[in-house]
Amino acid sequence: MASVTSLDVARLAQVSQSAVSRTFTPGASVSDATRVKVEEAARKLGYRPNAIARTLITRRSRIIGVVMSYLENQFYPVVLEKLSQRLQRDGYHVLLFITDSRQTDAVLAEILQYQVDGMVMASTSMSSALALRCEEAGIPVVLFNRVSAGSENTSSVTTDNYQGGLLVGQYLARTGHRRVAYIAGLEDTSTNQQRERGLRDGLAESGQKVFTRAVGNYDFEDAKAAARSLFAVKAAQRPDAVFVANDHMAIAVMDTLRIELGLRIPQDVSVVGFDDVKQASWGSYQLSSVVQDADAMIEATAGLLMEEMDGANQNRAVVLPTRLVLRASSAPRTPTKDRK
Amino acid sequence: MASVTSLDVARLAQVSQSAVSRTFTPGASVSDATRVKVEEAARKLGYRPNAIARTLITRRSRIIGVVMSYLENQFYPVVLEKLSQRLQRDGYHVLLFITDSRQTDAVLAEILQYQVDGMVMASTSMSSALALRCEEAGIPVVLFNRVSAGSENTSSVTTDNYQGGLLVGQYLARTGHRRVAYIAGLEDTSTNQQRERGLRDGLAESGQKVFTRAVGNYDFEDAKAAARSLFAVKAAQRPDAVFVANDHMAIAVMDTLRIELGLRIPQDVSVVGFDDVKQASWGSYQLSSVVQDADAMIEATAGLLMEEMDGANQNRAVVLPTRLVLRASSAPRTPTKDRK
DNA sequence: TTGAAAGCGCTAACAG
DNA sequence: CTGTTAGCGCTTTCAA
Repeated sequence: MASVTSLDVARLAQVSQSAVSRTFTPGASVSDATRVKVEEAARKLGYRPNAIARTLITRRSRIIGVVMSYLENQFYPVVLEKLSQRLQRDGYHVLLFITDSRQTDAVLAEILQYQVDGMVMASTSMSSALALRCEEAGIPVVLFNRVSAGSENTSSVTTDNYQGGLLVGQYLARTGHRRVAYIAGLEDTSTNQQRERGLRDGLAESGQKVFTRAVGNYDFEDAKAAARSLFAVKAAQRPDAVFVANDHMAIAVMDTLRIELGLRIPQDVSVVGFDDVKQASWGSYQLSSVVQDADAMIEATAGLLMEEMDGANQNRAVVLPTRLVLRASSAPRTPTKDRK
Repeated sequence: MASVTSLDVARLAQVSQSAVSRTFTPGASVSDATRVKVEEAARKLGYRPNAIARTLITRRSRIIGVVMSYLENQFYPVVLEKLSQRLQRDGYHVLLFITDSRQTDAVLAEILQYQVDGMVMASTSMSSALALRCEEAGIPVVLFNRVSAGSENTSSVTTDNYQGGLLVGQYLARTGHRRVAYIAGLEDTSTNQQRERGLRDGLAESGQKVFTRAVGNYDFEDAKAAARSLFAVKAAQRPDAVFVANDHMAIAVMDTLRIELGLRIPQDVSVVGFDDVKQASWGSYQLSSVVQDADAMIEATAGLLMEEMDGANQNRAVVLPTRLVLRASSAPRTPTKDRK
C-alpha cells in the first residue's frame, strides 16, 4: 500500500531524486555506480515509477484512446487484439471506449481528460464532428475503417471498399449471375456506401444493375429480416446471388436462406461477404469474401499515429488494396442459357 | 493545443482556482453565481479538467486494468464490451492489456505504473502469482472466470464449472449415450479441470466413465486435431457423444466431424459445448451448451471491484449457477435401432 | 555526471 | 460559500 516514491529510493540510495529519475529514463546520463545503487534501492523498496506523475510533467501519457462501437462482429475483436499488441510493442497502452452512437459526446470528453497521446476511432457510427474536435485539441486521430464525411483533414486507414465491391460485381456478372441482390450495412457509413457503389459499377460493366436491395444495418437480426424480404418470393423473382456488406451479416443470411427458406448455397443462390473474418472459412459456411487485411491496417494505423505524435501533421488517407477469396458459398451459374 | 488550465479559467471568471475545481467536482459546495461564471469561462476557453493531475492528488485514477489473453473465443469480446460499458457507467475506464502468458510480468509492471484503481484478470493463462503481487501493491483484483490456484485471498467470479460439467454428464447418460468423450481445454486451467471433473461425476452417477479423451487447449486447430484423433476409428470404437470444454472448440469439432469425417450430428454423435456463445445458436451449429451468464458475471465482477475499492477487503469467490441449453446438436440415443 | 530548485495541473485542508 | 496555501510524484533546467 505504501506508495514508494522516487524520493524514498533516493534517500536509501544516498543520491538525489534526479539520479533516480535518470536511471529510470532510458537515454539519460548516469554513472554505472549510481545506477547500481539506485536499482538496488528500488528493488529493495519495491519501487515502481508513477506513470501518472510522469505524464503530468512530460505531457505524454503514452496512452492511446481506442473507440469502438460493437464487438459482436468478429472483425473488431481481432483488430483490437492486434492493435493493442502493436501499440504495447512501442510502449503505448490502450484506453478502451465501447460506445454506441448516443454517448459519444460524453465519452469523448472523458477520453480527452485522460490526456491521451492519440486516438483510434473504429466506431462506424461515430459522427465525424467528434474527430474534428480532437484534432482541434491537438490530439492525433486516425480513423480506422472509415473516412471522415465532413472534411478531409483527419487521417484514415481503410480497405479499398470500392474496389472490393467492384471485384464482387465483376465476379458475379462474369460467373453468369443475372439477379444480384445487395444487403446493405448502415446506410450512412462510408464503408457501406463504397461497397455498394463498387458492386453497382462492377455489375454495370456487364450491363447489369443491382437486382434488389435490402438493409441489414450491419446487424445480425436485421440481416436475417433483409434476407427474408429479398428471398421469400417466387423463384423467378428470386436473386441468384447476394452480396452482403459484411461477413457478420452474411452468415446470418446464409443461415436464413438455408434453414428458413430451404435454399441451397451455392446451387440456388451464391453468397459473398466482406471482411473475411475467421468464421467465413468455417466449414459450415465457406463464405466467399472480400479480404480486409487486418494486419496491414493495424500497421498503417500505428504508423500514422506514431508519425503524427512525432509532430508530422500530414493528414493522409491510407487505402489498402484488397482481393476476393472464393469459397464454396458461390459458384458459376450453369452457362447453358447465359452468355459466357 | 493550448492546454487550458483551471487557473486560466479562474482568472477569466475572476474567482479562485478552487472555485473552478469545485464546480467540476460533483458534490462540492459552490454558489450558483460562481458556478455560472466558471462554466461560462470554461466554455469560452474550451477547458477540460486534466484527469491526470487530478489522479495525482486524489490518488484515484478511475482506471481499471483489464487483462485478457485472446479475443478469438467470442465469449471474451462480449465480456469486454459489457464490462467496459458497465464500468463506464460508474465513471471508470478500461486500460486494456492483451497478453499471452510470456509477457505477463512486463505487462503487469506497466499496468501498475498507471495507478489503476483495480484490475480484472480474464486471462486464462496468467499465473496466479501475478494476482498476488497486485494485492501486495494494494490494488483490488478480481479474477474473471478463473480461480487462484495458489491461495484463496483473491476475489473471483466464475460460473459453476463443476456443476456445468455435471449437468452434461447426467444429461448424456440419461439420454442413452454410452461412449462419452471429452475434449479438454488448457489442462492447467481451473475451468477445464472443474468441467471435466463434473462430467466424470455426472457420468459416474450412471456407472459410466469418460470413454475417451483428447486435448484441444481451447484452440480451434488443436480441437480439430483432437476430434480427428478421437473419431477417426472404426464405428464400434467411436464415441456416441462428445463434451467439448468450450463452444469455440466445439464448433471446430462439429465442422471436423461433419465435413472431414462425414458424421451426422446428432444422429451419429451428440456434441455439447460450454459458454453458450452467440455462435452456438447459429443455424448451422445449433450447439447444446452450458450457459455462462455473462451479464451476471460482469455485474458480480463490477460489484466486487467497487466494494474492494471502497476499502472492503473481503476476498470472496462468487460462483454463479448455470444451466444446460439443449439444441439440435444433441439428441437421445434410441436404444435399439440407432447404432450405425 | 550530479544535485537543488522549480514547477506540471490539480485538490484538500484550513481559515475567513 | 470562498480564497489561500501546500503539496501529489515526477522531470527538468541550471549550476556546480
